[in-house]
Amino acid sequence: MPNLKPGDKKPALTMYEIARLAGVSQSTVSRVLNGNKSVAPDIQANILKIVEELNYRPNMAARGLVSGKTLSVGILTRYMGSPFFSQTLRGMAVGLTGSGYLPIIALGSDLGSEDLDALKLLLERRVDGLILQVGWRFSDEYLHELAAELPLVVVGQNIPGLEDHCIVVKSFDAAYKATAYLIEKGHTCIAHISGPLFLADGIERRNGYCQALMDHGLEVIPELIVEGDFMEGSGIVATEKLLEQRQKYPFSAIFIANDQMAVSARLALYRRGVAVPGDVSLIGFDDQPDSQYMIPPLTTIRHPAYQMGMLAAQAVLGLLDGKRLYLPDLPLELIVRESVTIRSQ
Amino acid sequence: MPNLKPGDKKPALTMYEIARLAGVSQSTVSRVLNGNKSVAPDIQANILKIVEELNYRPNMAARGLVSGKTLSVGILTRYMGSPFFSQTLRGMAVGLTGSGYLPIIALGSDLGSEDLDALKLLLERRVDGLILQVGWRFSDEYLHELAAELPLVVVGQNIPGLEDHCIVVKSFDAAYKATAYLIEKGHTCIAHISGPLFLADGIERRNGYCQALMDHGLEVIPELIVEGDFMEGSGIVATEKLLEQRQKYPFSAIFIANDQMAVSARLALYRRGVAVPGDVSLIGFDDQPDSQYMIPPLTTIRHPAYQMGMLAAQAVLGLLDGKRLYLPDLPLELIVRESVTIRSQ
DNA sequence: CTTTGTTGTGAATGCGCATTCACAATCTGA
DNA sequence: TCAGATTGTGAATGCGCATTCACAACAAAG
Repeated sequence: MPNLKPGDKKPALTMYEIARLAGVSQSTVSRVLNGNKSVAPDIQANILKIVEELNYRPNMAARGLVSGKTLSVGILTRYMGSPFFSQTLRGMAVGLTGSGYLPIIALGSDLGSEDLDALKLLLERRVDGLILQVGWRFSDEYLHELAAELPLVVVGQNIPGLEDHCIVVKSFDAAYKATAYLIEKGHTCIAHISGPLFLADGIERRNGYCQALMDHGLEVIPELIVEGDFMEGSGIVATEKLLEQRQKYPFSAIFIANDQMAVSARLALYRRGVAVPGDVSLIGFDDQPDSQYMIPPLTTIRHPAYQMGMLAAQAVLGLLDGKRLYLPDLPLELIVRESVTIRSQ
Repeated sequence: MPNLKPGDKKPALTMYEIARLAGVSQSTVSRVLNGNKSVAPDIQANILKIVEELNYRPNMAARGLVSGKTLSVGILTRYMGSPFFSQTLRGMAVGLTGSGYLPIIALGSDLGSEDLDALKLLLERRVDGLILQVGWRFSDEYLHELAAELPLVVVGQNIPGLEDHCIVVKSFDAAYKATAYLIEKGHTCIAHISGPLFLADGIERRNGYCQALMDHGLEVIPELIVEGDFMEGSGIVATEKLLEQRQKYPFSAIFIANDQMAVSARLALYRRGVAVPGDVSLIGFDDQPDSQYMIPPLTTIRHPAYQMGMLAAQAVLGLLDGKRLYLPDLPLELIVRESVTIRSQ
């Protein structure tokens, strides 16, 4: 018999192997495993038993070759690890669970063309769908091509012509709301620590702030807008810069573009003996988990990071299913806590 | 000619298609793409040109079928989204970049057998390596089987017999160090807010605390150990519980099993008018990004979450390469800031 | 001008699976 | 009882690629 000689390694556990052991053809095993057509109950049971015993697992690569699907969704991001994005990522992962799809993650970066390289890795793997998190530098045109090729969802940025593939949040409105809230509490001189002004989010939040001031007849004072970088540390620097000008512009409140910066801004104020909210009221943006435990608990805008991820996952799944999903507007709620007080005139 | 009729869809962009356009055989294209054997320079250039123009990307599934590799590493976790784990995850992703391997993430959970299901999804995909993050409930025996099957790295837990596959951190020692530091500063009545005591980390940190007390001739008072859950909120509850007993056991310091709980514990103290570190000194564990901006900045143990992830990635890559990597002990450093003061006797 | 290498190339094979097709066995109805 | 319908099964094919083998063309050596 042309069987393996003693020295041979044992054959890989393939479907054919199962078939051989069950005394049926490979196609029958396939039928059983895919629950499709009719197979005699006893044969079926027997096959399942063998599969179970040998702990056989079909090879997705082979399966994918035939079906043209990989059951995986690519996620391209740069910000993995930030408390904010990790929530979004979790949303995506949770949104995908149960669907059979698994996320494959690629990390972009500023260096050279790494965004493109990372994307290439994803596309080579023939991911069935793609989620892009803000930060890459692809042209709108390229994104259109991409969207034509496979189910694409963009998180955190609005691409002209791809609006129904984009999951964004109305940062402008929320920033407006936050600022208006301060004004409503009697504040008339309000500073702003912005995010990086090369990011859409940074710009929108600043614009919302400006608009609110103007709509309420307040002046926008450039010196009271200090650019931060959305990272922890920059709250300190920005706050100190602001404090230096307090003689000239006696602000009584700061709208800070995200909570990460708010945390350190708050420390900077403490160091300088400025009471919060007694001397200066603070309002943040994002409502990260810790914010409610700050001293005082931070009044802020709740950013639905997790829901965005979840929605992104549902959107790709929808796209994969051929449905064009309706993307609801995610709410940005003002969370009132204790860092803002009424300004005693 | 037996070509496509007008109505046919265009053929998929395969290597064969490239070969046809270049007027060579498919194997020649393969040779060029894999840079292996000798191919006439002009042919080579021509093929590369066509590949570039058509934006051809080899199909990893097919390639994987032949090579038996998927160039992907499975990561099984439950804690995606926690500030701590997201650092580890980032470390893994960064550690993998440039290697050609991409991480595939599966989410386990407590519910039913979801851990196993998630793992199955990973194994079906024939991941080349596997990283397990603490939390699943697999038997040591099963883990041994797994390790025999494919490169396995376990993060955050020590599996008997698989020590050189496990990346852990000496929580016990660090907890000991933290507690000893408090003692050194003159504190003799020290409370502890522990992590969940069904987790190795929770137990070890508590044990380190107890050991330090005993080694310094201090009594371990069960009432001064309150179990938390490592989550933000539980610091409040635990602290209040502790405060209730302050009459009886006038502790002057608390060792808190992680910074997340420390943040809210600090708020609880503030609410009750207990000064930090004036009345009660605080020492945390993990050194999460925000901790240095707490009021006062938190003295804590720096946990190398990011490095653990990085190391895990390097370890699988090493294993994939056939090397048995040397896993260095990751340092747990005491970061002295301002939340601990000398106890004035 | 043969012989032995060397280099460049194509044909053929198989990776593990889904699927189509053909066919045998059994069942239906008149 | 026999034509047709139904059900269960195996053989064959191909997904896109790497790889092996065979062989042509040509160069160097005798």
